[in-house]
Amino acid sequence: MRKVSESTVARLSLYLRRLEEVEAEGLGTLSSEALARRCGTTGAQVRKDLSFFGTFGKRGLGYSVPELKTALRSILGLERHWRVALVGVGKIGSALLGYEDFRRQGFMIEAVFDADEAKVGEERSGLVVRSTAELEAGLEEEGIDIVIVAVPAEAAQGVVDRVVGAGVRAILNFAPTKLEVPTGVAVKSVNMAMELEGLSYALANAGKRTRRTSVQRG
Amino acid sequence: MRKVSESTVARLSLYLRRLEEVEAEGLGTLSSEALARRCGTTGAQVRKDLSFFGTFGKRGLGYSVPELKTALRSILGLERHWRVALVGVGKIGSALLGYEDFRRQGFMIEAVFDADEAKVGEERSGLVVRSTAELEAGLEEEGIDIVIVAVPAEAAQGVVDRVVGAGVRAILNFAPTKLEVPTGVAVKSVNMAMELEGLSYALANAGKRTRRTSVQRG
DNA sequence: GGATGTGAATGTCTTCACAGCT
DNA sequence: AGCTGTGAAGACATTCACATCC
Repeated sequence: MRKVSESTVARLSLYLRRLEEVEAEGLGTLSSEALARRCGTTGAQVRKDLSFFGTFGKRGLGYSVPELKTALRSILGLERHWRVALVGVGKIGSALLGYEDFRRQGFMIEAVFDADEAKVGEERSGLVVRSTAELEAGLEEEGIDIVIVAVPAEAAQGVVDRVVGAGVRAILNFAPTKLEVPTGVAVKSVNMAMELEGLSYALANAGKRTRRTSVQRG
Repeated sequence: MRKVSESTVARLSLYLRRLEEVEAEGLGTLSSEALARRCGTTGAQVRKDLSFFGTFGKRGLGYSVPELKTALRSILGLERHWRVALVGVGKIGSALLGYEDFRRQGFMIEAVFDADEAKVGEERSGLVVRSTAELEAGLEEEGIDIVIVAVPAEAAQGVVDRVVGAGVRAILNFAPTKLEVPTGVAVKSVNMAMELEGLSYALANAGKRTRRTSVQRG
């Protein structure tokens, strides 16, 4: 397999979501141009993105919606369920726990940890909060694939080190800090403060700019 | 001013956050290389990023931490407060309301709207939830600069159209959907489902890949 | 005819490397 | 000597354009 950029993978995600809508609308087939229009990109981009993984369309016709959907789900590793643990049951962690979309997409939150002993033992969304003291043991017991880190910035790196030490190779980080991980561990960060600062920049520089910032990721 | 990429602006955000830590550690001066090390980038990248906005360092010495901090805050438009409204007080919206970091960074949530009349009139974090029926009026009254959209995907575009119609030019979107906005309106999207799918891809393709995905933005 | 798949061209971002200032 | 600021080179991503196939 050729090297594939992160932006390509992000777009595949988007294509899949749009395809599900298209299917609901009852369309059975779709051209790259039509899909692109729904995703804010170009037909050439769609075709190039897909070309990294194989050939999915029929010339003169376009793509079969169910076939392309299946292909994308397979590429993205969404044909199976992933076992997810949440570390940190504060404001954000709690919101994530209640976010049914994750489960619907096959990301099953199976364990919840918090350092605050007052929270340990409480039930949240059907799961008992466990102490971070038993983090490694819990991750192993539950066969966790992905850990969501929703702890304060100061605590994040420590949690990540332990999580990586326990063999987890995928982390979704909500703490506003840079995380060091060894090669072979995937980290994605969601940083709302940084996005807001991007908006602040756009507002502060409105009119001065050459290029307009109406770009987005999904 | 030259055109500046989104990734440069994102890094400026990161530099600023690290500088605040450096200042707390008592360092008065810092080389591009030292700052880069804390941000997971290179000295050349730091210097290039800054060069778009002026010249802030002293050759042979590096950057004055307080001076660079001030410069970055000014570039990012963080010297003033921004008035923010939240639309949608569901799981995510509520979590954002309680997220004190926004306020600390100068993003003041001044108004909250929800379409659910059952929630209208309730108090959340010191604000009374208003009906989306009075969205435009409320945005104008409060002089809102930035709107956070935390409504279901189906409702997002409708809200955005109204918000843009009311003159708002910066939107932070949490709905997992693509938003159409006219040129001149800045949109940033936070899409957790998409980030998770990026992790899924990394896990599903571990070992097959040429390039390791340990990249992050925050 | 119509739309894909893809090398080649273009555009954008990052890295290099060094002249020039302190 | 040390480190910045920056053109130039290199890597990477997107767009073009067309031969190819249904």
